[in-house]
Amino acid sequence: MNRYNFKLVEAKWQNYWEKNKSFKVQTDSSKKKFYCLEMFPYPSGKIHMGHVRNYTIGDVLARYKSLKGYNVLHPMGWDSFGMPAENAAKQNNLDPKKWTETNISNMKTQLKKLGLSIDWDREISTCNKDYYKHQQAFFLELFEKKLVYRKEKYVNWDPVDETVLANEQVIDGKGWRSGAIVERKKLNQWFFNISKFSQELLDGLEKLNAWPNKVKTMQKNWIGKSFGCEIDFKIEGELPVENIKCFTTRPDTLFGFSFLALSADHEVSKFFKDDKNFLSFKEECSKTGTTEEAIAVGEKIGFKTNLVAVNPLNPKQKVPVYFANFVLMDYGFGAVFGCPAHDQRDFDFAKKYDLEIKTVVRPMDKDENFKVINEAYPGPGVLINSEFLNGLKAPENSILETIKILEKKKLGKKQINFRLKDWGVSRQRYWGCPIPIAYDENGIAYPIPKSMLPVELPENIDLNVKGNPLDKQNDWRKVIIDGKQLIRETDTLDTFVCSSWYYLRFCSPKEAEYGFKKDDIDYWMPVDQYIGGVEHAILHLLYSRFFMRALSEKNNNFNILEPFNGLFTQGMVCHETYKDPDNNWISPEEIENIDGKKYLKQDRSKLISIGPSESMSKSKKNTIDPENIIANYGADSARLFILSDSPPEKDVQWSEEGIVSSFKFIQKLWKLNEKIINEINKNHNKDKDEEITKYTNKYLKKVYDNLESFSYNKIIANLYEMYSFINKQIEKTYTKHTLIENYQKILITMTPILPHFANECLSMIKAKNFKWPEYNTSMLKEETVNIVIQINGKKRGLIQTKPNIAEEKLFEIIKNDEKIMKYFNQKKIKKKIYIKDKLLNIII
RNA sequence: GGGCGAAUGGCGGAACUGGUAGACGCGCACGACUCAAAAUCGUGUUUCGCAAGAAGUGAGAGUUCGAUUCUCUCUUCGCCCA
Repeated sequence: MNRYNFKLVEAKWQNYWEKNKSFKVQTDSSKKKFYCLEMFPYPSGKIHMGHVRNYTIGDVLARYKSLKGYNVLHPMGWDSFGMPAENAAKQNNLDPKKWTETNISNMKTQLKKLGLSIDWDREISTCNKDYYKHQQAFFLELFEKKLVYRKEKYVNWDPVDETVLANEQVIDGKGWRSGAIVERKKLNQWFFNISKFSQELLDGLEKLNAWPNKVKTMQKNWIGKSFGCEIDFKIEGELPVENIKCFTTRPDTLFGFSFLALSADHEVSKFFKDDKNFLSFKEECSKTGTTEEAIAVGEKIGFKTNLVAVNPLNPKQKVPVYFANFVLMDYGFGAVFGCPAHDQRDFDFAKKYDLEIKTVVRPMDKDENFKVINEAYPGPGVLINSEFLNGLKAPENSILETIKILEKKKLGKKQINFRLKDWGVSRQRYWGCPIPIAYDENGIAYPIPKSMLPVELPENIDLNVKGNPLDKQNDWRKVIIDGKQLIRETDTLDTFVCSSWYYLRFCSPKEAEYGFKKDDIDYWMPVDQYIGGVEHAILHLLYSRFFMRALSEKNNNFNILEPFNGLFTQGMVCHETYKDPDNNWISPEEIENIDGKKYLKQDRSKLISIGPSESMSKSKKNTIDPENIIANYGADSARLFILSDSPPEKDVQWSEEGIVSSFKFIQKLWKLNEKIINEINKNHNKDKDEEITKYTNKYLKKVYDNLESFSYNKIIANLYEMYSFINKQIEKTYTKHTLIENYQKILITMTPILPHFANECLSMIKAKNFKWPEYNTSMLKEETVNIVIQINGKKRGLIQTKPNIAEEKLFEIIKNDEKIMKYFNQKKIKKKIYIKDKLLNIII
């Protein structure tokens, strides 16, 4: 008996697929299509287990759909612009382009070893000018549609990386990559007008039935639609300020008004631009950072003006106007009215500056004497101390009622506010897509004519400079357009722009004139199944959804609003963490098992302590290199194990035992294969034909159901069960034909998971041009059923009978069953519940 | 602080719309083969109990003939947002 040689077999099939271009597809409207897409990787240099999991899940689906007769588009590419290349290039004095290309080539080799059914002819890389040329054209298209604009804005500035950070790149007030304390800085930036589509992006979620609710909720929260009121406060004082507009979601608490707070950037601040105290206050504010989190956590500070604001519902009440660090110019109108009793930030502020705290909402279970003392009460209740608003239920009735009153008096109006802000796409970095814009001496922006695209990134330049290296490229910066000497924009585009449309490019990867061809898009889009990590649940997916809308706007040729019809978010790959006695992280490769305990390989006197299983990360040294795994156990073993232990949407724990047992299982399947081939060559009679055919049918149904519901872990369980059944039954007698037919069907179901192994076995039984085996419903009927007998809801017996037995008849059988009868104890039967073919519950 | 989700043997996890809890795998134990070991194969494995039996799906209640599944309260953990 030969051991299964995965190295030979896997190489054989990978060569075969490559030579025959087995996965090459073309637009063909006569065939039904399936677009299966996994999030494309950043070319860091090596694939990691997360990639193995992501692409295995996608490959199972792609291969399955293909067997089902679909024309399957399953492409792969590279998200190849971005900071790591620039940083690596700086450190090692390399060219980012070369670094990236080497990485891509390495990772491509690794991915091919996984046996993925990818159409490599469609490979794209976002840092190629063939790709970013079209992106620049899109930028100009959006520019024409007025969906791109430039404005000066405060940004999160990372002083170490010398770059602008998005809010989500600021963690605890520090840069996500550098860890430097983030500063505020005013810069001219390009923005995509995503907020124009806030409502549409929100409404669109409703129709995405094949998206996880979790992701939809996250997007909904991110868009953050809030309903409230715009109030125009009358201002009195010595400055020429008559009114200040505020947005609030709680106009009903207006009687609790005790101060008006403005952002330090509010236009009123212009009257204080020579006030030293104000300027030092403003400086303090800039240290707080712009994230909502920093503001919530940080100390609330204010600067009192000599203005007072009039309460629109109670003109006798006049309250001081402050500048405050917790008010952002981005939100509402950069002004909020303070109601300390019912908002914690306002409460903190009022305490600090000794302002009135007037309770205007009482909780349901408290009376009218309820008073806010130690902390704000933001919860629901009933309005009190609010004159004509008293007794209204807050917030349901009171908000609408207050808005009505304000509108009637022309003091305010109903308003909807979104949290979603426009997408700042400028990055002060070299390794990105150049923004196709140039400026004249007055700073007026001119689009680069389409005929002059692409604006190519200059190569072989000095990266070891502070700030953006492109700023130093004087020759490159100069450009003449229509005879005019202009200077190029040196910022590059956020890499999220590259990934916002790559799925379109896969449909027409070679198209030169435009980013894609209409025929291709009409056929392939939308993506039927998108698969990737949940970490992209908000930004990447929201930006892609925006990009589709932006391209579709004012475009008769193109009208796809939702790029991803189905979304699946897979869980992470985890591994136990190890530490030596000195508390250093130890990698799994440095460990040896002795008598069930783990020791350091190099020094066996050192016992290793085992920590919890956590997401694989270099810092905790709990990573496993897929390349080693494939070399030692084969791609099929890796695929089998990564699918077997957990449902794909949950985290999976990688373990040595796990991969070994997957490897062993493939060896067992190989032995079974040899046995079956032996049996096929014998002449048998048909004693057990029906049995094996029925079994196969049941198995096919299970696998089908599990494939359709992404329960890939259960398919592996089905496989194990199948193995033990067939292995036990194989020496019984079947006709040759029946055995081959059933075995072939079983092997086909294995091809999505174990493509090399299963195709090898199929070729050994000379199977050709096979399709996904459908099960036969009529063969699923059972000859006998087990009926549970319960007494008072407790299981007391199990009776095997023919299906469809009448209750009376079943009861006759029970009467002869002593084991069950002893529970009756002469008691009278009160009630019987009979569920056909399943259960009889007797109540006594 | 808010939102979403989860909790089942020693471990990862099954259980279709409420109907035999623990499929399948890992681990462990015992056995076979072997001079021995590895590999392989077989048997067993929720807990307590010799057994009959009883208890049992994070805790507590509720609905039901019957709850891992539905409802409420709580605890813990995870993710996201603040």
